[in-house]
Amino acid sequence: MTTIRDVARHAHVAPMTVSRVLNSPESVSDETRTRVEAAITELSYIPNMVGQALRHKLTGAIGLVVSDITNPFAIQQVTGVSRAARERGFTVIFAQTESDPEEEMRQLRSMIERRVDGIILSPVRNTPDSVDFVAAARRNIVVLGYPMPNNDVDVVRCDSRAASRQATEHLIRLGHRRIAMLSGDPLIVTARERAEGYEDAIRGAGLQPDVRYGAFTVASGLEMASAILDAGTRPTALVTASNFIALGAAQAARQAGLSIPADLSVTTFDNSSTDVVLDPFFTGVIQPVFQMSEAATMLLIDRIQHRHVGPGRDMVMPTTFEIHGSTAPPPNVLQRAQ
Amino acid sequence: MTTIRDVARHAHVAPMTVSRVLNSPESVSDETRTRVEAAITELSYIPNMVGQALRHKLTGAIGLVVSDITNPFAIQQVTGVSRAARERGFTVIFAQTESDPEEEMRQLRSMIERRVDGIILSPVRNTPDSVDFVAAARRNIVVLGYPMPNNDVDVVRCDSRAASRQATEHLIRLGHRRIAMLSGDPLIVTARERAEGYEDAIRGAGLQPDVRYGAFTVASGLEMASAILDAGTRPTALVTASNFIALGAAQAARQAGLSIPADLSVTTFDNSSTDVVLDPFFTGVIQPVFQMSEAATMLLIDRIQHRHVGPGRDMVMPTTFEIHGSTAPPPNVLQRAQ
DNA sequence: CTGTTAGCGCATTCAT
DNA sequence: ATGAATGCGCTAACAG
Repeated sequence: MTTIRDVARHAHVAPMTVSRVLNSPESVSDETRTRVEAAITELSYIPNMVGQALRHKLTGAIGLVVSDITNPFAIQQVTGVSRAARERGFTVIFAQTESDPEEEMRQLRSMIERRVDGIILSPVRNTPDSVDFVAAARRNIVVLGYPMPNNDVDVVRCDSRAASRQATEHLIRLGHRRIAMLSGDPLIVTARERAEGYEDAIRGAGLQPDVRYGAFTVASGLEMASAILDAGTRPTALVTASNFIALGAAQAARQAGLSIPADLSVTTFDNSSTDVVLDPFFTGVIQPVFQMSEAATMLLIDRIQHRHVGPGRDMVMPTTFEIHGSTAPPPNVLQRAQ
Repeated sequence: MTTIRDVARHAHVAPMTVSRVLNSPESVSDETRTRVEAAITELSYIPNMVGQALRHKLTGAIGLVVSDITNPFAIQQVTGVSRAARERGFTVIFAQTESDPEEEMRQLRSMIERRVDGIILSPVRNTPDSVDFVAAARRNIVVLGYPMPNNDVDVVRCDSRAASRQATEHLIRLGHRRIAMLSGDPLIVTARERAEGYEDAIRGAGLQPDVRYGAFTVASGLEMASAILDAGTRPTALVTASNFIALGAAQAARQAGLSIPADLSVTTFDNSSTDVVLDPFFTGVIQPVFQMSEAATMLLIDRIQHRHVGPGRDMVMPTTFEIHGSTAPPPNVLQRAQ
């Protein structure tokens, strides 16, 4: 590949002059600049960022580590971070952990070996190890999605617990009394938080909680919902902790011959836009993933460029609750009301 | 950050010895090796790949450029390439072009500035410019998804035209006579290829072709299908050129009060796994995206490691045709058969 | 088995 | 306004 020296030779100047033409053109005389620019075009010179990075101790790259890119939620994170980073001149190095904490550590290490300027981590768990590791290597990091109670670190997240309570209260207000919660892997914070929010609402209304833990997958949603719908007295409504679980629950309902929302109400978390074809479309909590990703990117770049130093910031973004076609009063509420 | 020299000082050896401990431990005596390893742990030294890259003229990174990551199809590409690359010790630098040819060029340039060892490109168009640009910079490149008739380059793709013909013939065999094609942006090769495959089948059966071009989106599918279903004599079957278009068409059918497959048959390309909740599930062509991505990664790494030199290879992978619930004989076929 | 020299591409610093 | 020297972190090639 052509280097700055090749260009310099070709334009009869010193390498330094070429560097200046690229980085501070105003400090070079018009005449030499045009000569150098001609040489650059002629040789189709493309700067080598590896050399720059070694020199500047900055790579202009940020690492993005997510659990599972098959989840539309994660995809929005990737999209949001990519865009925001690009707008600010950063490149994204991307890795997924397939929800394996050890793989997460390997990927973080790999990012640090590449000397990314900072890392955005959507972690598998909220144990402090990952963040500690990155902090020990003195790399900037922002956590996306979860609270990290044991780390002093920048976090962008939502109040999952409150959002889940809101979804549950919606069902209670509609008249439901037997409401079950289908959550994800209890090792994952949001699974617990969303279960807790549900319990807050259920207890507040003097009802009986019924929390099932599984995984954040369609298969798990199907399984949990099937089990619960086949039981003697089945609930009239389900609060689910994710879009995948909700999809599985919808499948289970169909298999059980129940129609949504006439026989069973279902709420979800994070409807994805492609779900738009679903009939009915899910009522549920929407996290502003896109804004969250952008915010995380900005917090990170603030750190990288020393615009912010000091203790970790905790950005809690507001969720919205969208009412669509998957929730309705329970089948017998009219009779009961009379 | 600690460097190889810090470790060297700490272990009372030369930097070179530390390098050897990391890269060819067997060439170092047990005694000094353990001493160096102790120092590495003590100082929690993490190698700097920027230095390595500058030295080796290899970054261990491959660039992946896709059009639109919101498409499940692209996600499978990202997942497949990530995994395959990781298994072989490569990192993935990812970028999306949002289907903009100029952004594609910018991203390719950015990848070359970063001196990725190679690029996997799922291009916006099949004009030769992108590949020419990368080739001029003497970087390895593999094209994923499209034929590139004007480039001598490695390509991994499917025979879209044949696959589309197969889908259309399935409908013809079921007895359909009025079959329309909803395709994507005609500037995109696969949109044209799939339309051509449809025409092959239609003409072969002596029927009247009806091709509509739009975009590879749900909205466009909805729009195209609505227009066609509202017309006087509407078709009894639709061949669509993508999953998104099929989803839009399904939505249009619902809005028009038509049920699939009783009133209208629909075929798709590239069912995604999350569509599993759809009722009915789409009949259609499946490309082995995952294997394609893996193959592309292997072809690329073969080039990077000089295991393959010479002319471009064209890998055409087989598609499968899956029959599910979205296709059936046309409403009036029984009467007609009598 | 271990150390020294030198250079990958670039830009900061200090001269001119 | 331009150039020369130097070093970022690492390792190939050679020396001992």
